[in-house]
Amino acid sequence: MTKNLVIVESPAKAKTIEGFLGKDYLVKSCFGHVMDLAKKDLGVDIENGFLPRYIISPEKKKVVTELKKKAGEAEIIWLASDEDREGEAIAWHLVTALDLDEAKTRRIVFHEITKPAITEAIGNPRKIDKNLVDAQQARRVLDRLVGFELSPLLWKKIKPALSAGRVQSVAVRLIAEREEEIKNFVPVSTYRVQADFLVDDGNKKSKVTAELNKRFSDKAEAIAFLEKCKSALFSVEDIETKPAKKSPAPPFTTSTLQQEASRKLGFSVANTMRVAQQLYESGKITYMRTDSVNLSKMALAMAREEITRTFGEDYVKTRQYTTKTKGAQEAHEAIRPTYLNHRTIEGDNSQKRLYDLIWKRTIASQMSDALLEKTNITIGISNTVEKFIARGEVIKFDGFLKVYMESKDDEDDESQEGMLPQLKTGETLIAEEIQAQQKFTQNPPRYTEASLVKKLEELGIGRPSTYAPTISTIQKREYVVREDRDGTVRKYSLIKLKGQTIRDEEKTENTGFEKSKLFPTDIGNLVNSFLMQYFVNILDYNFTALVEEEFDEIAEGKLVWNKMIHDFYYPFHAQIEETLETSKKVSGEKLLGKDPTSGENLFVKIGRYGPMVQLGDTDSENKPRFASLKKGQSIDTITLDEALDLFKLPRTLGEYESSEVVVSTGRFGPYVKHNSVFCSLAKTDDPLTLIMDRAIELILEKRKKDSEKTIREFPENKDVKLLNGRYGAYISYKKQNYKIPKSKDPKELTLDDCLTIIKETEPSKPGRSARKKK
DNA sequence: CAGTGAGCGAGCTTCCGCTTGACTT
Repeated sequence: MTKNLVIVESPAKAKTIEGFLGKDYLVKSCFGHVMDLAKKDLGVDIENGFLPRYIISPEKKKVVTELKKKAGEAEIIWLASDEDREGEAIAWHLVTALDLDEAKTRRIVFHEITKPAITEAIGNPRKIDKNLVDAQQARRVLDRLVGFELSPLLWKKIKPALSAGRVQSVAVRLIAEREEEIKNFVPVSTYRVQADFLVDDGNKKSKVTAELNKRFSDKAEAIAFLEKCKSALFSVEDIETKPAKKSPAPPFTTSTLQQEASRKLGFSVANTMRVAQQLYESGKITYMRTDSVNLSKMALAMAREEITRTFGEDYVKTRQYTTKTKGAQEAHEAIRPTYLNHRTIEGDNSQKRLYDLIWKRTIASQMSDALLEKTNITIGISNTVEKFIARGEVIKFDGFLKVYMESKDDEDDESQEGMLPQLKTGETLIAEEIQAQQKFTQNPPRYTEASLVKKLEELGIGRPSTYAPTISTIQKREYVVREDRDGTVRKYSLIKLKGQTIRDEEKTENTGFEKSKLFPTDIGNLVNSFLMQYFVNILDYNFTALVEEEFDEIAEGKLVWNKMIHDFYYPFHAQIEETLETSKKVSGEKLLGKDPTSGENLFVKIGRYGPMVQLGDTDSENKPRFASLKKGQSIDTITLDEALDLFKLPRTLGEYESSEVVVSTGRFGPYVKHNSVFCSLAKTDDPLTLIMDRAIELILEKRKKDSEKTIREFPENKDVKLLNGRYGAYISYKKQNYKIPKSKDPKELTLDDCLTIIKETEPSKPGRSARKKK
């Protein structure tokens, strides 16, 4: 029996701490929240002062039972969940769930996982801060009320299984609005003039590229300028040199790690978090879900030592960074290597690369500034007031740049700063070539997963633990897709002056090419415009910030939590009721045109199963025909011809083995049907052009797959089948599936064995896409 | 992931935030 039970949130943390505390302490993990609002109905008793109905989360029952047992055996229980709103609530829930005796319970907090920090925490226990818990309850209940009242409204007004919430709906709004901006963006072109000057300092020739300090709005002006240059003299008017410095970026938080791993390594947000979790669990980095840029004293000392050893004293500059992020709770350190003297690690390629990034960023954050010298050379033109400017930048001391440089989202590839040759004021220069290039303004950039996280963080929306799940939710709901898009070819003019001749060339460039960007879908746009029309207050970019202020007041004891919820809920609920009554069901229906053969109207809209086309009016005598849009098509951009093509299905290809082969498209995409067997088409197949040979190929493939699927059939009872599934063998019986006990070898099972299993075990739950029929 | 293969129907879906496993057909 152990005297002390310490409960922390994460098992990896528990392991580390146990080492510090010695024999009298047993350290266990509760794996985050152990209680939550009941999922049935609202989980909140509105009439009764918004009393939350908490239950032990089903997946935590085992953990709770285990902890309860250990708590019963311990003299003192130390609740060491994180020091933030959620952590305080976890401690409070543990008291309830484990039925803890207050006299035996202590609440402790620490910010670093070091022996002194933990010893100090043990020496300074406190009570659970009920105000902080109330702030969490307000947060939780508000999110539940918003989510569970808005979502059903969408089911009624748009289509089933949609969702809305304080965080996800704003994320979708950002993407939908950005797309709208891009759609409305009209590029404007100007002419940028650059000159290459020849410099001859006696022993070597070099070139200086300078840009004119003015852009011309049209081609005629640009040509007129080049005409002037023909007879102009160029001379150095001014040389300005000034020192500059660059400072390193702060150590990683969850959000900045996701951004840099996306820019530098091309990782998706989810991938970054998966790999970071692996590094954390193997003790290589500190906790990966954090909003803090703080480094522990121990880490600072390790960094100083490592930098001195590797780069020398001059490269050391100890820095403490402060968090500017809205709503940061700073319960953890920044993300850093556990041991800064471990330059590399064992692991797979992703782990190595992410670790390397974290190591460099952490070390760089503790290194000296880079010292630069910036030079601007102004070159005058004898017959006009415009000037050419040449810019140079020389690194005098590299400092942190030796290790790491943060990337930007919008890399401007135009900057060509480097060393400039030695020049003297008054010196005349020869222009080798002057060119005016037509440049177009850029539309605002589409979001990547990581830049969306950055934006959400700036708005104070979402938390480190939810950025990745939020991104995946809005994609799972099909509000947003992440994909590549081809660019378009655009013409531009390039006018060159060389010697005394001006040549006007027409060139082409590729523009608008996108890689792994987020685009709104038809459904995303429809849901967003519906919510913007009726719930602009919830979609307001400041909504979270406003309620967070109130949560803070609750935490300070200045506001009662259910009063705050009361004041929010009633107007919000009235809004729901009103929208329910006044708004029509929306489908985004739009008349695309008429079918030239039948003359019937052709509509596009969002149906129960997503975007679709409809041929014929709904209330006409003949029933209208329907077809789903193909992947990648949008009701926004589909043409009449493309829409008409969709009605060319089903197509009968001919006969194979004396049965019809039909190709069509259904709920799960295009398929080939033969003898009532369905085979999905490959991504590269097009149902409109599919030929018989390929269809037969698909049918045979499917047969092969099916034969591998069946382990065994029983001629005496055709209902019972032994099949091979995703998770191994299982029994299929009358459309129900049954697990095979681990103790049994599936190949050895007899029909009787199977029937026994069927009788004795519950059928496994059907997957989420299984539907009832009839 | 596999399986599925509409078109009123019956009954389901849903939030955000804290943590990792799971033996799921």
